[in-house]
Amino acid sequence: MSDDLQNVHESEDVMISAIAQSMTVYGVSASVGRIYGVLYFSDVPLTLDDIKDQVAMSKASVSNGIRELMETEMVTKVWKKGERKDHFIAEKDFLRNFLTFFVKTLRTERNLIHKAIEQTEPTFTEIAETSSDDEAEQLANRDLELIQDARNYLDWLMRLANSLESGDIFNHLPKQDEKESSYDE
Amino acid sequence: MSDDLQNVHESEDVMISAIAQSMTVYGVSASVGRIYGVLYFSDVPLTLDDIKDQVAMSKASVSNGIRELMETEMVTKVWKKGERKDHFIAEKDFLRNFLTFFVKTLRTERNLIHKAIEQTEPTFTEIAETSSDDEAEQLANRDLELIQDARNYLDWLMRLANSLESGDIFNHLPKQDEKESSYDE
DNA sequence: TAATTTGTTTAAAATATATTATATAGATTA
DNA sequence: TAATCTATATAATATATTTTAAACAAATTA
Repeated sequence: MSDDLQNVHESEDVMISAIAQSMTVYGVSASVGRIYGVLYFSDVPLTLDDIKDQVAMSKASVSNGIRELMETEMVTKVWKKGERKDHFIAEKDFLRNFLTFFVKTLRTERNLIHKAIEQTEPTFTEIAETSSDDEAEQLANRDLELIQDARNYLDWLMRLANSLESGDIFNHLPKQDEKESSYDE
Repeated sequence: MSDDLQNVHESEDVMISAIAQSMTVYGVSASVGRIYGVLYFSDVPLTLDDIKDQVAMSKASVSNGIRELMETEMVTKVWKKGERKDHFIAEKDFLRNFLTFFVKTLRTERNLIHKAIEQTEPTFTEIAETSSDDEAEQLANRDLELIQDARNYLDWLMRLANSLESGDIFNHLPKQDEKESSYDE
């Protein structure tokens, strides 16, 4: 291998490390991030064994990592006819990866808190309205206010998620330097 | 303690659990999230010992957890005159917590990748322009394109961060004080 | 001054997570 | 059919994180 080619690959490794580390905020480990990074810089679809060799992990770990990456749609399986092994490619659009992951995260947070509200609000309401215990009544009323604040927050969060998902956000924050102006999936 | 008061506290605990779990996406452990939850439902500032009793953790753990929460501005230290112990209160504005944390996360991701780009781009450029190795030259050119894509992504991310931080986002997604939220999945 | 209180650091223990070698299941080939 | 190949599940191991008890330092009190 020529020095130049070697140097290109070394620089790619630097980029892969940075990508892998930054992907930890997407809830995947750095080694799973490295799998993504290797696919990102590959111009051909890779098999589990190809990846295994490049990231120096066991095939089982690569298999698990790939599954994680497919769940968040950062990696896709592609078929190559005449080949028995699965092949994988990275979704190279960082923005799309970010939006997919982030919208999912927002919805998860919303559902968690929303569920707790559904579960607790009736209690607070009843005690606020009917309790003979003054302290309990006051506290229940305070908690109903907190819940209403939380509701407003979740509502805003969902409008943010919807705007990100629909692409409406780009009316507020346009993508620049792009050939195509609209974000579609 | 009356039954009603007891029930209010039990419902608060349900809310605290949900909040604690949802805070894991903010990079804090569920137990640190519980510390926040306890402070969230307290109408008076609490000391480390107060919190320790309520969450059943060691004082050292609470101390560490509080520091974490203060770093992301979700908890603030307040002084009570005549008292030697530190007292802490929760920032109750979820939206504010979200924005603070999220903007910081976006900037961290940007800095990580930006740094790697700064470090590697000169190599790619030089090889793309001067290499006698055809394969290396082609690869370097491809990588320069990937880097440009990454740059555009980071640029958009920073505009999003700025919009969230300045509050400009609320021109696009106004906060509203609706009493009923109609988001369903 | 010594004794006490408060918060933090440290090192060890407990817990959780990630990784691997091996076993298994399903598909394909001969 | 058996033999082979591929991906995944499982159980054991290795690694990383969290938590704690105990030591420590700084401030306060007596």
